[in-house]
Amino acid sequence: MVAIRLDEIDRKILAELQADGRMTNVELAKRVGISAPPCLRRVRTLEESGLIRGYHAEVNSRELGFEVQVFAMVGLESQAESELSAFEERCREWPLVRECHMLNGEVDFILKCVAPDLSSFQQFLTGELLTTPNVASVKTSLVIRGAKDEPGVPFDVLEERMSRTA
Amino acid sequence: MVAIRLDEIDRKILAELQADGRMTNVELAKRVGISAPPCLRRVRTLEESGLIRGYHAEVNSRELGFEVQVFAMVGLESQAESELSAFEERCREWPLVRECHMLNGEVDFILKCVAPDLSSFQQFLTGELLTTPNVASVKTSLVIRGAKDEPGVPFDVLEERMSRTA
DNA sequence: GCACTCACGAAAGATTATTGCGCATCTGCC
DNA sequence: GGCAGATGCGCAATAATCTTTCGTGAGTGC
Repeated sequence: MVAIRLDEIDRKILAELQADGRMTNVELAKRVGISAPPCLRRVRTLEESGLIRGYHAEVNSRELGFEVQVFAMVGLESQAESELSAFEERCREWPLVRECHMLNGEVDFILKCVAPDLSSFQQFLTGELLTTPNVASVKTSLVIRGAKDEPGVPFDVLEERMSRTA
Repeated sequence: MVAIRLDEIDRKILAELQADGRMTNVELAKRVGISAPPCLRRVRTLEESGLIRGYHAEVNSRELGFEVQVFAMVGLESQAESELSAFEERCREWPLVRECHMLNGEVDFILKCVAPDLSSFQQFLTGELLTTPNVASVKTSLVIRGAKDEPGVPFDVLEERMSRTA
């Protein structure tokens, strides 16, 4: 992973691919204002530099049978680094846990989970999460409804900052 | 949005495109075991049915200059439906707010935010979020480090359920 | 047994991806 | 000023992919 100097075209490419990751290179080139070959080279460079981590189809979880989404706040008994890593590793192994972030404040971790239904989640909660060694407390909150769910970052904020510092 | 009966090939397609959304149709067809034309037809059908909502490049927020990620728990004064919708609409307009979910329990909403640095976030917090009408309380938690961040749903869980009910 | 529906896969033409190469611009250095 | 070297663009050509068309076979209901 090498630091890369991005120009405006690169940022446009990132913004476009974040919005539509399956766009053809020809279309992308047209939108950012260069021809196809240099555009493809830039995309490859962005991928190799790690600025683009991958491409994902966004699926409709609910329609696919994952009716339930839950945030879980987890507190641990011990916050020793080895214990923190051990818990993180557990989270990586649980398919129902989609995100795990270590937080500051009273709570140690926040987990975003999905499940086919409430009983599946309860089963995971009582059978897995709560029985994990070193887990002191878990507070769960069901998602009643989703109001916004945008992946990635707001590139317009980035552009603003660039123009201000330029 | 019409309900669609999915067979195993469709689920494989969804899983593959969730993992790599930029895969060529030829490669996808090879992986799911059919030829390219019917594979493309299935993908189009999945897109039109809304099961595939879109495709996104996953970008490296930190390298792009968004060093800070914050979860904010928001409580409102009034939980009347009109007030709830009004707050959700505000969230949709704030670029730093990437996700907004309504929760059950003590807290009304959880927000996932990104920002270039702490001071940008403080500025947003004090200048926007806290001054929004009807916002009663905001508790923020900084993400110290990310341990897992997988988009979408675990298709292996889905396959398990299918085979159990079949 | 016969229409009907459905989904597959081969074939072909259109579009796109990818490579090679020449050219312009910029930079550092005489 | 003027000369390498590096960088990045775009044209052109080829390889690969996309997309449509069409014929075929399996399954279904009557």
